[in-house]
Amino acid sequence: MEEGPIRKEVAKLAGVSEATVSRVLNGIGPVREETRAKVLEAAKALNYVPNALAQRFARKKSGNIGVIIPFVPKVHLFSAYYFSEILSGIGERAKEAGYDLLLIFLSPYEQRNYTLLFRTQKIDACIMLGTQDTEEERSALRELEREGHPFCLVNQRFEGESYPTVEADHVRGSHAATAHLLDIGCVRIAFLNGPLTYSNSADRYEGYRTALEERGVPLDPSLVFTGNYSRKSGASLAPEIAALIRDGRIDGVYAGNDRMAIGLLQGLRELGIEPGRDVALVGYDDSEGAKFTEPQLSSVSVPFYELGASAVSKVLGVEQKDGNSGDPGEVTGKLPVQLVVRASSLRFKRKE
Amino acid sequence: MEEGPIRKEVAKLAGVSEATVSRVLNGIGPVREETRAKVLEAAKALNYVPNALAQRFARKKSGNIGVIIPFVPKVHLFSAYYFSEILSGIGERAKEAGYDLLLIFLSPYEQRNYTLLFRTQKIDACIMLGTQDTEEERSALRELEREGHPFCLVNQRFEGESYPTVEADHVRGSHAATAHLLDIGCVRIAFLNGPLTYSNSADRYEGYRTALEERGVPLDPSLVFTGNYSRKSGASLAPEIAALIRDGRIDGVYAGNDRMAIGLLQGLRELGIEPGRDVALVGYDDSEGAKFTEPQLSSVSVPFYELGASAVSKVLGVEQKDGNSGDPGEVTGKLPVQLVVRASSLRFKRKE
DNA sequence: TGCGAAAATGTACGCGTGTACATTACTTGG
DNA sequence: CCAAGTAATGTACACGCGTACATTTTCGCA
Repeated sequence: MEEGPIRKEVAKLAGVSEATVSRVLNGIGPVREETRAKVLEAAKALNYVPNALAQRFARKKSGNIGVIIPFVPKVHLFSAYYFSEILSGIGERAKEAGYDLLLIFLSPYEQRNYTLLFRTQKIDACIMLGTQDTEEERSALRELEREGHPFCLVNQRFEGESYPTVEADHVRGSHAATAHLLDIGCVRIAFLNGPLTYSNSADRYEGYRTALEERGVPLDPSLVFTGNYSRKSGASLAPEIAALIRDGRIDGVYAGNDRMAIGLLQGLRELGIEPGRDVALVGYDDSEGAKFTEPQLSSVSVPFYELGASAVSKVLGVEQKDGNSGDPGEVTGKLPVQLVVRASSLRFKRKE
Repeated sequence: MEEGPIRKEVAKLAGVSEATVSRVLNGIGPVREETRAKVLEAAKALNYVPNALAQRFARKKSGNIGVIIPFVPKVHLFSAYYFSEILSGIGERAKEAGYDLLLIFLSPYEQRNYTLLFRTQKIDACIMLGTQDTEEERSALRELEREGHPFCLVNQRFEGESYPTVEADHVRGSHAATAHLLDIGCVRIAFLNGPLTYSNSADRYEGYRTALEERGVPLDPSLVFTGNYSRKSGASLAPEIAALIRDGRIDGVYAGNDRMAIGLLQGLRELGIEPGRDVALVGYDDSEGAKFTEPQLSSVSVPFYELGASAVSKVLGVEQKDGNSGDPGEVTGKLPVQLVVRASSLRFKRKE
């Protein structure tokens, strides 16, 4: 609890002024080598470390990057895997850049007020995870943009706006998943999508649509289902989808994430339908759980870690440019995703 | 980017001194109701928010709780589920207490220096996740304790020390898992434990041991295996354990966490052994993945969220007491765990 | 009405750092 | 050897808030 030494004491011991100590420690301005050595020696002798609170106050920079964690009812986190990976990526890159990470959990009752975080100087930049396209969110983001605060969305776009965003190429991933099902011989493919408040979902639909279109397969709207990305929502559709399979109306299912796919997979098996044999199934995210199921789940691997890291780069880059307004929607390209084929979509292998 | 109004401006508008503004906003000291109203009105009119950086500097409190995230090679996080749940609990409780969360990722190369975080005033308290009992860790913690900084370990004890810790009752959980296997008719139970650098592992061994002892079942050391809590380490033991099963030398397996259990479950199935029928299997943690497997995995549910929340309470409680030395090893009791029986350990159901 | 105590408010300064500006020491070229 | 220019260092203050202490106001009661 005892306070450590302060700059003044270092200055006294080194026989220089406080300003010189500051210059040495911050590597600013011309300093004679001899002086520098004296100061460093004194600092070391006293075991001096600058007070971050005072530094931040004087610099008017918190040195923090805020990470906004969405609130999801009933669940503590929307997806542990997704979340953990992204967060790790953010943490790694932030650390490299000398920033600390401030975690901000949204609450259901209190309204979003991101600008407050900036105005109180708690954060210098922020990264939003798992946002959804709602009016409240849009207005909160608009305010952020208007006040010129650096922020970055992860895996979410707002149509009509050009907020800084890092994304993976879900259109392509979705296309790959669907094309894969077609490749192995599926003819009629159901699609279990997530809520359209996520731009991800729209992207997935787009990939699904174009893949079918390219092969001349008509898109049957009655084969497109909507869940909420939970395992339960996948499981609850099992009876309906099982019926379609039994009627020969579908032979493949592509689900927008692994959890729904897993729920569906389990539901189907309970109903006597064996994914991988009776129907081909592909999920999305390539989460840890995809390897837990029987059969293991084909999925699309998303570089969540890299998404997090890129978000930091982006948000800090934007910050450096400061008050510029250049090319906000800069298309640095979406990160590539990778289809991973496993047993849940092997059986239909087309005779080649 | 533009700076907001400061206290001085509020004071001027309200026609009072800055000190009065401060008192009103902090609810300190006697203030006439009329004055309070004037100040609040002025603050609202100017849309004033106090600068957190300045507040923290003046108060000499960062208002942050540090959360130490261990470094695990190859994996970005040791266990997404475990981690996410605990973190949510920490976040929730910290928010209630008016603290922010500072995430601190440990690096492999740089040595642990927790005290630095306190000395630079970046955090007021800290919570350690996933620590292991190593000499480096011990010495880092000793230093923290010596300097009197408030900290709390989650799910890890250091034998011989009495650091503040929140734990779940893994001895009992492990006992329950083992007893359950005995209850359903298993006679010889293998135990797949994790590394003993985690006190968790020792606890689990203890529960396993006592459960056997109580039933008069001799503990066969050759049936105790050690993995590293990864799925792979479970899977790689499958051949050996499969042989034991085939030889009738074991009829039940209790694994120290779900991931190992799942790896083992999958490995056994590949070898033609059906958990739940040919052998009873129980995991630990009751992670999301326990419901993904076929058969679903019996497991022991741990209140990770509550562990996180308790850690915050504890660490802030300790902080309030400040320089006291009272009862550091206070036994507030370990949080209860709950056996969840699923298909992987049903078949042996004892005739009752 | 006056007086003491309590309530209410104001004054003044510290917190530890960054940094603009002033000052001093040194270098270099004539 | 001196002047000018640059390198090196020192001085002084701001940053926005909390708060000890001083001061003024209010109130109760004699």
